Amino acid sequence: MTASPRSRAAAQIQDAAWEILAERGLPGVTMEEIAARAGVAKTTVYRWWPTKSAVLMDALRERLLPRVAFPEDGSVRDDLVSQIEAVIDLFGSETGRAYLALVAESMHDGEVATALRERYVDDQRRAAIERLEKGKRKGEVLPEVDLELLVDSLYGALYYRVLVSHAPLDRAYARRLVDGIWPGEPNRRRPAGDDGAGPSTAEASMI
Amino acid sequence: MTASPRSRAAAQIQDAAWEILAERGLPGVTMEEIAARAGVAKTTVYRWWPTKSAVLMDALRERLLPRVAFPEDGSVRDDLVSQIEAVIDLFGSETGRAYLALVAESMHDGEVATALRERYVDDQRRAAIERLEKGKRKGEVLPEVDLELLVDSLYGALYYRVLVSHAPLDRAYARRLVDGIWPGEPNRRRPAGDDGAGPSTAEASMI
DNA sequence: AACAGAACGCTACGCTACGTAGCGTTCTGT
DNA sequence: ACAGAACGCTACGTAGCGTAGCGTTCTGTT
Repeated sequence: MTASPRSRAAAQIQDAAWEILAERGLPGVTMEEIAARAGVAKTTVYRWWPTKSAVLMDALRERLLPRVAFPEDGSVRDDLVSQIEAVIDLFGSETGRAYLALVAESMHDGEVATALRERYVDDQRRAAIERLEKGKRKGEVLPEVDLELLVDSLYGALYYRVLVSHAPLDRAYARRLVDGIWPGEPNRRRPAGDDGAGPSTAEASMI
Repeated sequence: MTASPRSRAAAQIQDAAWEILAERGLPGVTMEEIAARAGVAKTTVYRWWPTKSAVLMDALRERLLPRVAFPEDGSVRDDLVSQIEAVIDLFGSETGRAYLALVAESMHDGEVATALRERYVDDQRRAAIERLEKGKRKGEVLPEVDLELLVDSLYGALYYRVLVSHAPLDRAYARRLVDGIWPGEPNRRRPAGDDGAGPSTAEASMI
């Protein structure tokens, strides 16, 4: 998974792998196809990456990270909603499908699992938790809330929908989700008119 | 995925596939290996199942369902905790690894995805939601709670830990999880001594 | 007991993808 | 100009796929 990106062929190889993934999914990505599409000898691909997953992991890097940066624009609640919207958008995109394909692959490949965690998952978790802790200091989040757990639940729900239940997942779900299990400040009430058909009331969404 | 289980060789084939999965993981399962291990011609395997996933799906059937039945012993909260404990136990078991391997496979195979949903996921969701609705009728759950969302969050957190963050997942997490985002009845308080270092207080865990 | 049809075993394909070896050619920096 | 890295090309051997052809055994009728 630790590849050396400095090579003239590297970019072509990653682009080729990325294209094939978009067209035919992960099973359609083969080292032979990558080489052919990149106009490169198979040995050149193997020179830099041991597996197709490693190629894709590197190809994912620049494409994924900019999409899920954590905002610090407004209240914790609003920032959380917009970040989760970004994740939902991502999951619906080509890049997101690639990422999720690698998540699936990580079940059988410890290298992939480790790389995903070190490059994306851990950072995202950390950012989310830091944002929530800042919210705690500002009094927007009750101090006794278990932030690890909250993050598990929020993002777990997204992954669950995409990977397991295959229920539809649109941007509206972000607000429904956050308002549903939101650990807001005590006696918090949302302004009138901010309710988008979410079934939970302000009081009921309190942790 | 729609196999015909009536055949003398069927049981041996499923057992063989199951053994191989336990020993070498899903990538190690091949139609050739299944046939060899079962002491059966390769054509016989193909006669009944089109893919290795289909074989495993059927092999999973009797092994999985009995493990995650939904209890109706006590309060909703307690039943939820013990059912989630059962799921956590499952995820740590051989059967659970097999199930999760198929979940991962379902990313790339729509047949597997549909079969999993129809056989397991939808039923489990339905059982959980029915149990929670019963709780609503008894006043154990606030009527405005979004049950779909709650189930997404609870079970999503489990899948998230196992598939994505690879954080440790033990039985204690079940109570931590339920008490953390638990939509209990209004002004509910847990009895003293029931607190196992969970960071959330009774008030704070209210939705 | 005879018979038909299903189920099974066996062999042998052609195909794709894997991962590597060997060796000659081109590029790059100093 | 020269060395070393990077690359291209061909050619392997291996594994697994999915199918075809054909003969053998099992099973349940009548």
